[in-house]
Amino acid sequence: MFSPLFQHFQKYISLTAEEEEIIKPYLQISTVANKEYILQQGQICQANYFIANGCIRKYFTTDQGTEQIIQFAIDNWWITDYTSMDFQQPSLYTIQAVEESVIIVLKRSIEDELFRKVPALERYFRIILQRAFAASLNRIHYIYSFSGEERYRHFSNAFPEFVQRVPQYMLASYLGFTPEFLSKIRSRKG
Amino acid sequence: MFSPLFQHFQKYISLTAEEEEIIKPYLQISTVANKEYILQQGQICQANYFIANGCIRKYFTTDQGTEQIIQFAIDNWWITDYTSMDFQQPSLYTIQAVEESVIIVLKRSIEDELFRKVPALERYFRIILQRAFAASLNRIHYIYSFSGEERYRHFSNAFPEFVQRVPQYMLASYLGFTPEFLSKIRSRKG
DNA sequence: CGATTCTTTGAAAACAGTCAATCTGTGTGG
DNA sequence: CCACACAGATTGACTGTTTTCAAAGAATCG
Repeated sequence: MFSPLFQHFQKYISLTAEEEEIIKPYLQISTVANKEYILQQGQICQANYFIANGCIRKYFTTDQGTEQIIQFAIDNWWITDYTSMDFQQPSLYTIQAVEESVIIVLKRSIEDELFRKVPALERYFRIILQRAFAASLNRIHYIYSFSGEERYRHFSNAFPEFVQRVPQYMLASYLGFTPEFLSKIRSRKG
Repeated sequence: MFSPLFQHFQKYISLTAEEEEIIKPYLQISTVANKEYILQQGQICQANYFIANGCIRKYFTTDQGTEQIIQFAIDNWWITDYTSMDFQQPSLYTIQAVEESVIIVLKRSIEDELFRKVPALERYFRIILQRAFAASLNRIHYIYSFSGEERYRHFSNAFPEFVQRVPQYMLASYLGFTPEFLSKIRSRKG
């Protein structure tokens, strides 16, 4: 049941069978329906969520009332609002399922205790945070280097299956332009 | 000499005097002149750099030949290229001093050994990476929510001393528009 | 004080957004 | 099984923000 997560752990660190048994009681598994909320704007984020399978988005609502997607998370990614969780502040973001998903929940309140019992997890999260941080800077690199059209072409080349998986208006939001503009790009070629 | 870094450690973790002594031989201190390079595009990044004092930028050169700044690091921030370091790939980025700076160098090659001897550092880096990742996502939030002019107003309100500290063309690059446009914004008001 | 580097200004052009209308597809209830 | 409703996608005309290019004007450093 937790195997996608344990497989992911083993990609970065080594855990003994005993350690895995220690970890299990600290985790919860949960199935969320399409459009179900995991966190709503204004709530304090209390957990880190691992996507065993499915697709989750994190977004906020702009002053003009449009939804702006900040992150997508699919199979084997974690998603949370670290700002809200670390400072116990109301979140600016809403985290919502884009399709039916199975998620594994690690609650903030027991995280420190778990890390004390299994210090290797501290290392695991350090490494995946390095990756996530690098990916985020890479995204800024893309935003700044390329036009909207170029970003779309790159992205749909790099993640063709993902482009199929989510509605176009969400993709447009994630890439930083309007759904109308995406539609115009697509009509220009392929 | 290493005190800015050890003070920073103590903000997030507790280190004994013995642990501090263990750590010291793993660090190097270095003074870099204005415009001196710490990493050049094409090299493999071999260390993580802590800015004891000064200001450092990380940038790349676009196809059109303009420099695009991805990150600034000032006192008490780390800077590196995790993608290059983790995968031992040539870096896309150049890391360069923007003013004379004192930096503390933690080499990748000895990092794992150091973390084994002082596991609390693993925790320290996990926490500051959470902050850095959150800050990076927050920057994407800003890029997507606000016009260039709004981003400039927010930024110079939030970091007035920093705006004084770097040339305007670098600020423009960091905020994602041209120096000419920044000049026009400033002429409009304040 | 001379040379380079940085900033300003203006006109024309490109890129993307807005708004409103129309089209398409899909799922649900009758 | 059909009809309808609704969410999502498309299209076109118009607007606005930011870029580009070129040239001139400050500022800084040796």
